[in-house]
Amino acid sequence: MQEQYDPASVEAAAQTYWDEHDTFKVREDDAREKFYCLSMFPYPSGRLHMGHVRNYTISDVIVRYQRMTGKNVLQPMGWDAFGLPAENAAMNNSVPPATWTYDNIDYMRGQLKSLGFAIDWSRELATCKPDYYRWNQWLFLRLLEKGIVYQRTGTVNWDPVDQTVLANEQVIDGRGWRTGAPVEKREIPMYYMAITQYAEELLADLDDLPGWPEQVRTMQKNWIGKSHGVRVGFPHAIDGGGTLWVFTTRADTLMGATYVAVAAEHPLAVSAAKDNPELAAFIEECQHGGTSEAELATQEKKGMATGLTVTHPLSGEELPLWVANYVLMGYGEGAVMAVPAHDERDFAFAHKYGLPIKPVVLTSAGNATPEPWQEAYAEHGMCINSGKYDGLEFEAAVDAVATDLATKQLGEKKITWRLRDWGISRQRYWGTPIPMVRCEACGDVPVPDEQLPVVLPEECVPDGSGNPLNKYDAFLNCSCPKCGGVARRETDTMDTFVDSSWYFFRYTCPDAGAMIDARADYWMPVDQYVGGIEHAILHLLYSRFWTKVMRDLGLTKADEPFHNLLTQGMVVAPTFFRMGEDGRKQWINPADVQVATDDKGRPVSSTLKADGQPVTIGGIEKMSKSKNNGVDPQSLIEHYGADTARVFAMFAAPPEQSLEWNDAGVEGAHRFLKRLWAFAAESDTSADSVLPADASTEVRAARREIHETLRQALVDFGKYQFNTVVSACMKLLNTLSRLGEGAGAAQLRREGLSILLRLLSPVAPHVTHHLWCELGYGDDIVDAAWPEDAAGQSSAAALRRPDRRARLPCRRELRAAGASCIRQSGLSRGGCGRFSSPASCGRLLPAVFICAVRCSCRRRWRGPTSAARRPTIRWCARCAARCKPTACRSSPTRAMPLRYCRSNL
RNA sequence: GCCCGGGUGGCGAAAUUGGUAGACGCAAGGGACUUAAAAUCCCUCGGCCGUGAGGCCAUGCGGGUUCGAUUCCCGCCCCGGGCACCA
Repeated sequence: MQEQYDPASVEAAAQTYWDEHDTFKVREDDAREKFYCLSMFPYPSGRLHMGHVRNYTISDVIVRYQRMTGKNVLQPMGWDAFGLPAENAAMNNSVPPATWTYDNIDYMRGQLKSLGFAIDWSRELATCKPDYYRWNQWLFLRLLEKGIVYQRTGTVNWDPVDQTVLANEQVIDGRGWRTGAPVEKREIPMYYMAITQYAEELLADLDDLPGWPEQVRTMQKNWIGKSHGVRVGFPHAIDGGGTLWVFTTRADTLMGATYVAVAAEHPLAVSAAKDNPELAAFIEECQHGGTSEAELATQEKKGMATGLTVTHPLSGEELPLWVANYVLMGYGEGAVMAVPAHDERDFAFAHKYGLPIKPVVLTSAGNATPEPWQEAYAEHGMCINSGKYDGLEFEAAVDAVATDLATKQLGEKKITWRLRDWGISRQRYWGTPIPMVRCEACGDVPVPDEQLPVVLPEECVPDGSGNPLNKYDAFLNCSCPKCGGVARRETDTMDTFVDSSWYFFRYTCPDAGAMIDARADYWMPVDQYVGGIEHAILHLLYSRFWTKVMRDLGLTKADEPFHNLLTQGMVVAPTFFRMGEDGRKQWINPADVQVATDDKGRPVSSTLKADGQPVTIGGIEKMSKSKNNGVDPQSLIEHYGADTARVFAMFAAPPEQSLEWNDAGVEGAHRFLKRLWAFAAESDTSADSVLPADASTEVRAARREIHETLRQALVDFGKYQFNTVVSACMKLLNTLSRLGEGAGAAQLRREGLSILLRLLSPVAPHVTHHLWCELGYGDDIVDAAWPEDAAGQSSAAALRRPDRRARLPCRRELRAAGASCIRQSGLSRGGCGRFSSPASCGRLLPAVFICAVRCSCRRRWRGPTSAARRPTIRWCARCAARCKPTACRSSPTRAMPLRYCRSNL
């Protein structure tokens, strides 16, 4: 065996071996448990970045771990190949987006292969290929038939100079990124997917996803945003009369309403502006600026009176009608009722424009007028100053108001959703063509199935002034499928989220003649999905929706696409800059900077390597092109090898946490692999791994240590906490290296190394593959049996926690022990005190535990007031929902008073 | 603005999520080997006080619950992710 660790040759040999043996090619096999591990597929942006390396290493470790536990494991890879960056690159380099994209895919595929991921490359797909996107088109047509796809107008950002639609990303401070022109809102016809038809199910099924992080489920819940409220009609005489509808979740405050506000696009606003130039100007002003929610929510709240009034449906009062920029046409009815006494925004708006503020109509905050504003005014309470509703609590009040409105035909209870239908039309070239044809005679006509796919020409080069398809006659001109007359193709393409909403289905049967076939039933749902937290809402929600749609079309049996979800943190790096002459920061790559440290290693100054002059140290930020702080993995892989890159990526931080890139740490990971190599090279391959009967005390102690470390590593593997797994491997090597030459040492080294290699193999597959064969442990470590600790525990068993209850003494034991402290305080049946009920806990503990104590939120008293009685535990309402049951523990510590210390009992 | 996270030594982090804070690694300092350097190996390494044994202070800040809080509760501050056309 070579004495020096040479990653390049070891890795090339291992990868060749895997290729030649088709090690990672998989097929459906009913005899074995399947495991489908999926990483979010990359956008082919040019080169891999550290985020990719981390993402794919995490899933690869999971893949190899699951495989060693005997499962039939699938890990595919593909390319999210449509999108805006290709068009931008095309504009800069005058290259068609297709050329740029395919070149990037080729380069990045090579990079992925050099990292040794256990990918079944025979399933590779790219969403920009017609044999993939034809099924986007096919499903679009099915949904059109079902009415889930429909057409209506939507608002977009319009650059008046370039005469083009801008993405939100292309709007900077309300201006177009290329032209600098103030952006305008524009209404254009678009296709929508009625995701709201699935809102109820998308919400309810979140509870069936225990393998998802709680935070992601919460975010989706809030995004879907189910709210119960009341639709209220305000009759008016405008334009010959009618009813203005608003939606409110606070119908209990209806009697406190003092004005009504509508969005600038609302028909009543438009109508009121007809002979009111000032109002027309205001509505025009509201058309400026971008469409993003963040921008709308942070802009100054402005409004203008229409001079018109509407009638309060219950009191008959005339209320002024206002136009306000904070009312959004897309939500609810595009109109709101305002209750300044009980809504902070209404309160501020009323103040600003001198609108009337009625006295409070709820008891939530005693005061008669809400001056100054306090948060308590927004809370629920009992109705006052509300005529017949006085004395009613929230729910009763809403019911009573809704009933009264219903009898007047001016309202009813209603559920609304924050979730909006998904607009999928994009006025862009590099995407899936929407399979529609516009005929003068027949209108918009769907392309018949047999004419699919509508192929996107790949030779266009966008120039920034709109979709080049509009100038491309070969694509545009066609005949109407209905009447055969002259027609024009739809040039809008689909949102790229459509592509990524079902690619995981296609991986299971990439060559299917239909959208998917029976193989999908074997593999789906995905057992483990791994990807960035930034996709927590949109991509994951659209994929869930799409899966349910496919299920309802009879294409799949899966209700949900992803069983378990791991959201990985971002990769961040320090930033360095100099102020340029134009006052802009010029970002300098960390690789070009020399950082000086003080005697404790703290950074004190930094200089540019090229000229030795100082540069300013910026913050630690997400690796990005704009801050020029990206670390290219390529040089790292070339210098240290893929295994080092993988070990460091796993060791530096737990998968879900953000990771700061630091080259010094890489050195440490590499050193570990070198030490492993050196240790293995010296080891005695003739020894067996069974400890002899006369093994020395030192060897026995080391063995215990090794198996304790192993047990912890098995637990951590089960939790996908790979940083501590690597740490355990380092500990194992430390223990083995320090082992002397006592009886049994050679045998323990043999055993320990076999454990270490197998534990490490998912993280560093190449070097462990080599050593495993070289040292004669077996043929192929990827299918080696997963190690078990001395007690014969597999990882699943190790995950089970010991029952703490068993360790606590019962009353009889306490009495038998006769500890004085127990006698002094007396004993009483009860819970251990904090949050567990006596029934579920049932432990017997010193009385001091169940004395009445104040809830930690200090709101109410909780717990029994007498230690002698069986306690009835009551919590304050706020805590009851939040507090999880906890058990008290006894453990001998020096600081613990005697009466709590088990060793004194 | 709204929703969701995070904050522990000089640095990345660990703590079996209520029971000895800082495992493992990096950086730094000291030493061994070497003509020298690199590599490798050994020792020290949160702060303050103390010769020492040891003591005190420390998990963003301020409170609270508890015998005991990095962990639970309340209120701040700061950082990050998402906000529907970046992917």
